[in-house]
Amino acid sequence: MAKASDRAYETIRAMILSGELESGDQLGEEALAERCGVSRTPIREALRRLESELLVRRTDSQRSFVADWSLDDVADAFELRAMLEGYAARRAAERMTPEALERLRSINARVRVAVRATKPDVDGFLDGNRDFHALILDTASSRRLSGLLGALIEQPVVWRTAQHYGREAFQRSHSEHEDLLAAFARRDGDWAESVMRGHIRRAFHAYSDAHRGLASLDLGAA
Amino acid sequence: MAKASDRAYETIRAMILSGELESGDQLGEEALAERCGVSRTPIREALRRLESELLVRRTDSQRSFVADWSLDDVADAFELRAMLEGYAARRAAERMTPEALERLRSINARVRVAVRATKPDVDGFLDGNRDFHALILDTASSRRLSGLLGALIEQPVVWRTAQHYGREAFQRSHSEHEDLLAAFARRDGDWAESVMRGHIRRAFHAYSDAHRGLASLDLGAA
DNA sequence: CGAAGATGTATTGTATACAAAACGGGGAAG
DNA sequence: CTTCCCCGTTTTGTATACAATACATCTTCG
Repeated sequence: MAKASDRAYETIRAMILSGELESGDQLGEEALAERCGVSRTPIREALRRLESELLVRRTDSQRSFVADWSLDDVADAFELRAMLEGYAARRAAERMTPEALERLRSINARVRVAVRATKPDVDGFLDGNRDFHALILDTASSRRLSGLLGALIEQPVVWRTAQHYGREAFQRSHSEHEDLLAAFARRDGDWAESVMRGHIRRAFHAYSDAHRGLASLDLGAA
Repeated sequence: MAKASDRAYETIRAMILSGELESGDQLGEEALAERCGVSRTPIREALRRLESELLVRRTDSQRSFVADWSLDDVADAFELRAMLEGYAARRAAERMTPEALERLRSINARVRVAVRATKPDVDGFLDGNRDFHALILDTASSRRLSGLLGALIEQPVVWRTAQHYGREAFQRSHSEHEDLLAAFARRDGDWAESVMRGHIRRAFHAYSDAHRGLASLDLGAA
């Protein structure tokens, strides 16, 4: 059975990603311990871990809160992702095997179906997208790189707004994955890095547009 | 007074950086607790922190060891540093203030003295170098970037071999800092990023050369 | 002689109790 | 009315005890 601290970590993380805990909410150890059914000891460990992943912020006086992200923060995170995942794509291209390439193709075929449906299958897209990027990172085989990127991918604020992407954003993303596959097939690191950087940067613009749209909706509702 | 867990963190970190604890040494919580004069609780916290900074490695069965770095690992870390510090230099150039620029110049003047002495002042060089890079990172003002780079800078294996750099390596490093100052003065982000990348990559080559030298010395002694 | 299994020992995981520090509210002084 | 301080409450930090797990050694069997 998994350790209690691991379960606590997963539980709290899920509560943050799902939005059950909102940005700025205080994370009292006692309260979390009760919710997770464990003592404070494993909770403390889970909080330190989430803090190192930037999902949790601690004040000077050691109190923990759900991290809040300004648009600048998000832009910053995406730019870092663009560089690091660009590097990952380069390494992956240099280390690409026929098996990994085949798996990437099959993942992307799944995404194609999700994207081309009359009503785009958002969850299907997100799952395929995650698998695609994860396999690239895995093929890059740098534990250090994986560690750094782990802190940046799957930020709640990011993928929750993907729900509001337009159809063309999904389709563009899919076709950029096809470009990556071509670069991988030729084992062309320069090309793969360049495509991946553009891919991530355009993803930020899609996020940014969707976010602006949401913000004006909020204003309209207020 | 600082927290016991902070003191434990500093103590263990110093023991690793100084070489008192060597690569591969096991870090038993009980033993460390005794050495630091605290209980296991703050030690556990310190170990998690050091682990997230990659100074400590944990096995599948949760035992902690001083991390060991293969040459590939070091190359990997330097390449990541090259990209991230390149980005830091770009942001710093865009955000440069007259005050920060002046401080960078004065730091580099100190380094010049250390480097040009008849017998190069290695500690003086390392201190100045660290301050120089730290101030750039600070000027870049991205907490996320600082967090990621924190895990990569000041790795023991790196700066301990700086002791064996040749005089020309020190001087080249110093003159590259001058180039960076010029880029900062013009607020030229592209230039600063490019110079910084080359700077870090050449630092790796200097490390790599010194390391090869040491390896043959070891072989000669055996 | 080698390999698989059992057992004692070392090490980590968790719960709990208490100590220390930070926050918040209410009251007194200006 | 505002500001500062005091004190009760809340929250975090540390020590300790015990439970669970992993490791190493020795034994036993093939």
